[in-house]
Amino acid sequence: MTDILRQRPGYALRRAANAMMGELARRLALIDLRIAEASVLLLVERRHDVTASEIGRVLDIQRANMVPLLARLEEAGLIERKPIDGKSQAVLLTPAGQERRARADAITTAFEDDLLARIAPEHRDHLVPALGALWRAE
Amino acid sequence: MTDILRQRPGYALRRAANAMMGELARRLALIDLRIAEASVLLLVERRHDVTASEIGRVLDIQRANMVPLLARLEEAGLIERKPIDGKSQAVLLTPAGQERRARADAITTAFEDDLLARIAPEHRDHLVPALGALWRAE
DNA sequence: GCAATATTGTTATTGTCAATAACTATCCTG
DNA sequence: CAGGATAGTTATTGACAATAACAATATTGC
Repeated sequence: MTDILRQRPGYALRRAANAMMGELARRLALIDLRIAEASVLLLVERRHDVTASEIGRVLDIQRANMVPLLARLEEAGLIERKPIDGKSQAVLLTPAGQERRARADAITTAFEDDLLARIAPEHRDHLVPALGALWRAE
Repeated sequence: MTDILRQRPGYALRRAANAMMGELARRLALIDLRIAEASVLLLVERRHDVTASEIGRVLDIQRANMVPLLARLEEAGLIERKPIDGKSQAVLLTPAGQERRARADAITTAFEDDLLARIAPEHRDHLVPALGALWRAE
């Protein structure tokens, strides 16, 4: 059966993202993190004044969806919250969170090296700029 | 807040795919199709001997997940099933399905033209080959 | 031809991520 | 200080995918 969808950029993007996320999820599961959780850890790092809303805006995760995400990280002892004022709270990494973040960083970096290695050299450097143009255009 | 994830290929891929699927979903909703449903219509076209399992293998959708997908398409009068033998059944487009398929084709083609137009010319032709290498490597 | 094996379609359940709407409490601005 | 924006939350929904189990049928290797 000829796969006539194969050359369609939208379809190729969907399939590639799906394959990528599946494999990354498997690797992150080894340190008990989901992809969205690892994203938060990687972003927060050791800053002490980042609010949940701010994280959500950068990662494009809506406030409502940040709640269970941060709750799980907090329950796992990876983040803490400290009130900034009566309305906002800072999210910061616990020592365990920093240690986990380092491991997540190692895993994702290795993973992305593997990803890039699969791409022919002449295409490799064009991927991130091309993807960036797609996602920031809306 | 500096988005240190922005240059990571995995993250860029995830964000781009997400943005793309959101917009494509909105466009396909105009003809009452979801992305996965449109994929099936585009793939099946007018062949008369394609089984559900075969479609699933090509699109990387598992048999179990094909069931509700095809059920919805059948209920919408877009596909029919005809037994091939006691075990397999062929999936084929009804006239309404062929008409809908043509509209889905027009929408997705226009959409992908828009997508490519957002990418700088020097990156454009590298996208599909790079993505193809990512998804077919596993 | 038949037994072991593989495949098809199906049910049911679960998980991940995302979208929407509504609400309270707080903050910021004019 | 009043009006509007913002932060966090709850609850619900949707799309897509993964897993496990099962019955029925087809295919194979002897």
